[in-house]
Amino acid sequence: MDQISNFNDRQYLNHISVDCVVFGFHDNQLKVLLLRMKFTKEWALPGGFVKEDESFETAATRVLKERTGLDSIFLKQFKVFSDPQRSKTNPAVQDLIDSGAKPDQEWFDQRFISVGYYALVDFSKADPQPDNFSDLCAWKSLNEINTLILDHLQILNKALENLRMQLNYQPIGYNLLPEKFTMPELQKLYETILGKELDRRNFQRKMLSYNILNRLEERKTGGAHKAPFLYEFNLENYQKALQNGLYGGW
Amino acid sequence: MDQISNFNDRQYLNHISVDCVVFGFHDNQLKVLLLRMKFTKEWALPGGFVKEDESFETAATRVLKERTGLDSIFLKQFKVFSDPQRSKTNPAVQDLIDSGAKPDQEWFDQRFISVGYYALVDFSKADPQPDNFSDLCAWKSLNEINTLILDHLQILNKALENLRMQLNYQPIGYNLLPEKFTMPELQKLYETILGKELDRRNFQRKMLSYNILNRLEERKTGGAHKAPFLYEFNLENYQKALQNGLYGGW
DNA sequence: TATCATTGTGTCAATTAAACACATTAACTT
DNA sequence: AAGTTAATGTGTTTAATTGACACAATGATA
Repeated sequence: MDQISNFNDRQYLNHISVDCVVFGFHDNQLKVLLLRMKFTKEWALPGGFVKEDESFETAATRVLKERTGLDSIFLKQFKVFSDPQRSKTNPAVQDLIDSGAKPDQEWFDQRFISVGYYALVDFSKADPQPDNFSDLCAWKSLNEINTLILDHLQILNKALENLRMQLNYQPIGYNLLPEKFTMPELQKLYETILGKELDRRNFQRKMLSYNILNRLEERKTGGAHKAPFLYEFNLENYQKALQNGLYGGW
Repeated sequence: MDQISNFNDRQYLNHISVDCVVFGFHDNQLKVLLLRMKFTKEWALPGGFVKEDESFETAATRVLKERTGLDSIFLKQFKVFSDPQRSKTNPAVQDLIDSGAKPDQEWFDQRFISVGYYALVDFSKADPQPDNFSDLCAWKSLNEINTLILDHLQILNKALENLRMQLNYQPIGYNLLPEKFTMPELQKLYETILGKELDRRNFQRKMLSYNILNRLEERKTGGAHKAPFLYEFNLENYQKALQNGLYGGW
């Protein structure tokens, strides 16, 4: 969200915010981290204003540290949202007023600019925390998300589009999965992002052909049926392969 | 460039600029439109401040209309540059002072943010025009470009990287070539962007397999040797094909 | 009219992708 | 404790695509 705190705090560029689309993977589903506004109960993307002396990346990192407890999150800037009209009917502003804040007129008249980042996190390691303007921070599956404040749904969709396009160029698997994972899990991740089903055997053959995975001795037990092997990324080869993009369409 | 005009003109957001990497294709080479600064004679990307009531896209469109005379230019936002330090040693500021301008201290202390766009234009239709701070506007081949003011070389390289990555997802051929073009011309464009040579016959086979080209009856005469056919894009199929990306690596 | 360099078209082998079969095995049932 | 179940591991076969080349056709030039 466009965090409205500190609107009279001079250390912030109080019209430039970062909005983060935080992706996680759980229960074979792609999840997004959202905040529920205290007063309007609408959902919003985590975000916040940029400080005067920090880069946008730093601002996004700072915000996400607060929302998830995680350091060194994978971040990718994907678009700036700057429609001059986007601030005119800002539900977050209403929420702010409901909360008793009293920004001056000049603050209302300014233009809000938001830099969109998508973030990839290990679902199991994140600890969702609401901010000053929200009462809940939670993971939502994509199909659960119908409306968001402002243009946040548009931002989310743009992030998804970028995620899909960059699947062969960014370490998406590495950042969304735990260190050890099974081939079916990796496949489900790909299927979810691409929005289509893939042949199990062809997927495995192709994935292994990239030489970016190490198969471990361990297997994942606990689930019913045959226990699948665990894999980890071979980071060196992975990085190298991503330089040219993982060849071939899915 | 970060245009420094209007620094005391309240209709401009005088710390947010758009910088445009304008690509054209000529003599089988990828060209970029650059400005030469009046006083320092350094080269810079065309750009300008954003007006308070216009979107970034509109600002970029406005600037490019001034620099090229062209309307409805293909534009793609690719990154925001916001390092808090980037304004500290700003050659453009020196140029401004040399020119006799006297911005106040507050203006110097602010932070410069630049939104990067790449633009694709039909080289033959552009009419390069310098702005108030430059004495020359000209096309430069990539290998001629060694240094640019500020972080413009970094911006240019980032644009190129994006152009390469999006070659299969954006109407790059359509926007860089004239309406009618030959297969060898299209191939050279691809080779230039990708930075490698391709097999003539395989390229043609693959390109035709997409069904995005109409072969015309005409041939291109005038050059020595056998006259190649002229092609045009089948816009409907082209757009459709780009949705999923032109399949296959090059 | 012969030459030249480039274009139009086609072939073949090697590689890759798509579709599918069968044996293996961890947990659950009874 | 043995049988059942459903998912996993590991192929094979066929079709499609790619990569590497060969050769004829042709527009300008000499």
